[in-house]
Amino acid sequence: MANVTLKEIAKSLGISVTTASKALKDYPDVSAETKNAVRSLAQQLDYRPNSLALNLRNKETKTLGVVIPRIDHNFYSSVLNGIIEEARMKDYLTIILFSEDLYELEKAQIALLLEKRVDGILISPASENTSLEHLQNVLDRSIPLVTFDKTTSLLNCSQVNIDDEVAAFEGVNHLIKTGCRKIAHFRGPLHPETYNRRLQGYRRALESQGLPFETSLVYTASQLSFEDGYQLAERLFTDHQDIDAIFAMTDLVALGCLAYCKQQGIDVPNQVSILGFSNWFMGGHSEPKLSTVHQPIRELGREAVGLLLREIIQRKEKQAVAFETTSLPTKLVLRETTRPVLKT
Amino acid sequence: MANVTLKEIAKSLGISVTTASKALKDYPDVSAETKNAVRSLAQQLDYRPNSLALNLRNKETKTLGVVIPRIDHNFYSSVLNGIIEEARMKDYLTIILFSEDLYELEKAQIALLLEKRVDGILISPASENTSLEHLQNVLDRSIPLVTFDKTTSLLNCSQVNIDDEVAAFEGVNHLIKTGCRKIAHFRGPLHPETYNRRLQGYRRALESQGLPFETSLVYTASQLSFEDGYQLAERLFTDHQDIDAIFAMTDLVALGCLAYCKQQGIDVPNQVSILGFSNWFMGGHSEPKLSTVHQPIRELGREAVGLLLREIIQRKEKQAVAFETTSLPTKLVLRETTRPVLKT
DNA sequence: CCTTCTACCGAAAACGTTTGCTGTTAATAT
DNA sequence: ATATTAACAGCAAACGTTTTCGGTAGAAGG
Repeated sequence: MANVTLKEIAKSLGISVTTASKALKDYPDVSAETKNAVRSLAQQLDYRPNSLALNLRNKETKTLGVVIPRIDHNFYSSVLNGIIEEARMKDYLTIILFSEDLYELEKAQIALLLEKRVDGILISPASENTSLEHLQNVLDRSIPLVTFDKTTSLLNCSQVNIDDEVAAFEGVNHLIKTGCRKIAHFRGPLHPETYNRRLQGYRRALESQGLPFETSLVYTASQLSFEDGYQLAERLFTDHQDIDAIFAMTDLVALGCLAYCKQQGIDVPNQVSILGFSNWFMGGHSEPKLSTVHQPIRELGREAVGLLLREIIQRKEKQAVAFETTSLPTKLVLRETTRPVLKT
Repeated sequence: MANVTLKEIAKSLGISVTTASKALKDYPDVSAETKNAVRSLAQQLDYRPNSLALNLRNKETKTLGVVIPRIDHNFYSSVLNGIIEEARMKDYLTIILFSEDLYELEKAQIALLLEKRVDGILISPASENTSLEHLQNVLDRSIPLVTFDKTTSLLNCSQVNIDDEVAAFEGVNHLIKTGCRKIAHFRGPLHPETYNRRLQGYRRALESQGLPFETSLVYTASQLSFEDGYQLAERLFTDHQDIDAIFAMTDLVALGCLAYCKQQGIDVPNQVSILGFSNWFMGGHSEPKLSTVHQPIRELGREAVGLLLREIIQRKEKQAVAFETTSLPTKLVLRETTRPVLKT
């Protein structure tokens, strides 16, 4: 009933714990006879090595810690999906904690993970991080850490993110090729570098086609919500009547824009094109269907686990650890809120 | 740099490990002087007791296991939110695993959690469960287990779910009070009892108002997807032209119905009322806005953790364990896809 | 001066493994 | 007959704690 231990097996077979252990691990210095006896009894009693004892001895827990701002957001639940599955496949379990984008909370969660002796940590750092000291501390203690999503160049560790700049560049470039000339950008909050990289892509696309980059066309969707999109669209159209495209930082924001346009009788995509970001499944169900930039979110999670595990193994085997920064490619998903490319 | 142990503290102070331990735990039989010395050194070196060692000694991991079918679904990410937060507040960490609604996988994940010696398990059992043996096994081993969401009466353990029958009853009852007479029901898959309970509520509401319950008005949305809603609506309107309300099992399905109606020029809510279930945030952004039944999903998670922890404590203190089944109340959220109640 | 306290400290066992080392026995080689 | 080897088995230490039980010193009491 209770959990079987080696000691019990050994006693009931009249041998020592050592021998029982060796039998199970197929050591050469135990007779075939004894091995069989131990093994069959172990199987019969459904013996499982006590992982607590193993943890202590091996100084490893086969557990990964994950810190994300929140979970009730498609992006994070998808990335978590990838993380948990990949870790599981590689024989690791995953402990999830939320930072709520708060520095102090993130710090506390990290401390908790360290205390639990996780073998490594995956983190999408809080937007509100006033300092990176707590993460640097993890690095200093030689605990494997990899950042994803909101990565930062200030930390010397492996990172994985979406190729934001190229993604934004390609998206905006496409809008231009469909004839759009005055393209607004609804960006995300200022802190995470992600949004700045996308802004760069937007800007570079504009300038590469000889269009002016105007800060007055850049709006900030601070919550990245549907309402943000709706309200920003409202402001945009009072500020600039002649706008002909909106590049929104997230599909939800884009759907908010679309709702506003429909409500105002603005023709999408003929008067205004709308391009989202993420390829959230609901974008495929709007009317008209949303064009967007597909992000391989789940792969992002998988890749992050891959890099983390690589580092864990390198450290375990005392090899040199090599940090790596991976950028995952995106893909344009053209549906109905953008126009066809113009013939030249 | 590396992790400080009691042994190191003891050695550098020239005392025994025992004394160091006692000093930190404020035992009466160690002098104030020694206590201070140990404490200040511990603080200075940022000593944290090795939780691996504690786990082994105390035979507890302060970790909970959670098994859900998947995470890329609003319901599960919300419930996870509640679970993780509540557990964290009570000083427990959480390991998440997916069953993908597959019996074999669920069984394997449970085995993994047991091997990791989690202190208790929370599970929303797979729809496809051909047997409950693996869960019964957990119970037999006296490991605290509580089921939520897709609970079953076949297991003698604490359970927490939504008060489905009452919720459905109230929803349908409301539709009737607004004048609807021919109400279709788009139910979920057959297995989980949840959907059967809702069907019961639907039926009871009908009959309590003297309306016939017709199986031809009950359709199954097997994927609970937007497309399901759209296609089922299509089938429904070819089968029954005179339908005047749809009670859908999930907001996403309801939004699919709504999309079909809009596309066909069917007036919602005047010709057909639509009532969803869950109160997913996107329901507030449709046009017209979706009426729905609000489920306290996050509280569901919190409550489940509460029951589990209670059982863990009871067992630890060798008290009698009392199982409990909690049903959380729902609330009608009336927006624009249902009509006002008729005056009598 | 001997006993009895009190105040403090530490040895050891325990949790369940793994593994290097030390035996022991019997068979083989010298 | 003695030395060497092989084949097997188990001791003990280690991982880092906690806690029970003794033990020692000095002080107080007789």
